[in-house]
Amino acid sequence: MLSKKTKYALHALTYLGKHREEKTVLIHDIAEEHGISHKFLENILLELKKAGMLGSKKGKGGGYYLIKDPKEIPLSKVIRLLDGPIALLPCVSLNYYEPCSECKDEATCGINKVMIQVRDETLKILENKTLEDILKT
Amino acid sequence: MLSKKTKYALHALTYLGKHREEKTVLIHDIAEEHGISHKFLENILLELKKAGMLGSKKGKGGGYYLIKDPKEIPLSKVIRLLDGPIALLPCVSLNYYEPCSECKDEATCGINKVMIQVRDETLKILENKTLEDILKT
DNA sequence: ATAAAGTCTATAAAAAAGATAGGGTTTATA
DNA sequence: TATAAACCCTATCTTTTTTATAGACTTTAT
Repeated sequence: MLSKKTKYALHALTYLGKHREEKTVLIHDIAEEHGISHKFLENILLELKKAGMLGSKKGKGGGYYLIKDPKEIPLSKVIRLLDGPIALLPCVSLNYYEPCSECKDEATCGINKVMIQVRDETLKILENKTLEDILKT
Repeated sequence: MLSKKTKYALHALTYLGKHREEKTVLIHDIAEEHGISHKFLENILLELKKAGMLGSKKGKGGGYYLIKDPKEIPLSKVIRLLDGPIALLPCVSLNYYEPCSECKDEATCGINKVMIQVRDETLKILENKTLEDILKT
């Protein structure tokens, strides 16, 4: 399951996507709309900004705005950023690889082999579903 | 990512699958093979047994054994048992449904709609990969 | 100047995961 | 029939992760 961080990020991105004609959107408005903590959301938006999905304007009259086309924001990117690996095991993660301690030999481990296949197929899904898909429904 | 519980369960099932000619296998042997806690594994094997994947024999000379054909044990079943939902959000879980508090109206929520699609496609993968796939590699 | 709004870092609280403990029950076998 | 081996069951403790909060700082419009 996705963490609340990722879930909130998706809601925030959706909100920003729906308000693209406005110059900026306040954290406060997004938080209120979904009944989530302003301060918690603040950290999340900051991460999305650092990852290049959002822009911001400081000071009075400031706020956040999308700086990417929604179809350029795949779910895989949001999930990886806030939740970490998409792979089911560390030993098959492309972005967060770590060996599995209980596995004697990765090269001959059947679990490893199958999880690589699962990862590749899962990635196909999550790289193809984008913010645009969320916005257009 | 899978929890250690699920990971250990997969290792145990694999071990049992590889020792099907033997009548029973000791918890101890599985735990030692993978360097994991005997007592922790004990609880996991018990759950797998209650779920109908394993049989056991008590008393001296006892142990565990597979009571299903490996191709009848899909990853989805193991994951759901030890880790819970496969869906990315509670509001789209088939087996563990719960509404999302930050979502005003599920019926019109784009995130919900997309996550249903992701769930269905993920399920196709995890229902089709079975213990047999792990054993045969 | 002032107030509004994002930036940043640290810490606290809550929940979940991982691990351990120990007594109970069953069964083969000497 | 006593004993040791092995699974059964439940409770509790520890650690890690997640979620949430706090507060000081910086920037900017008016």
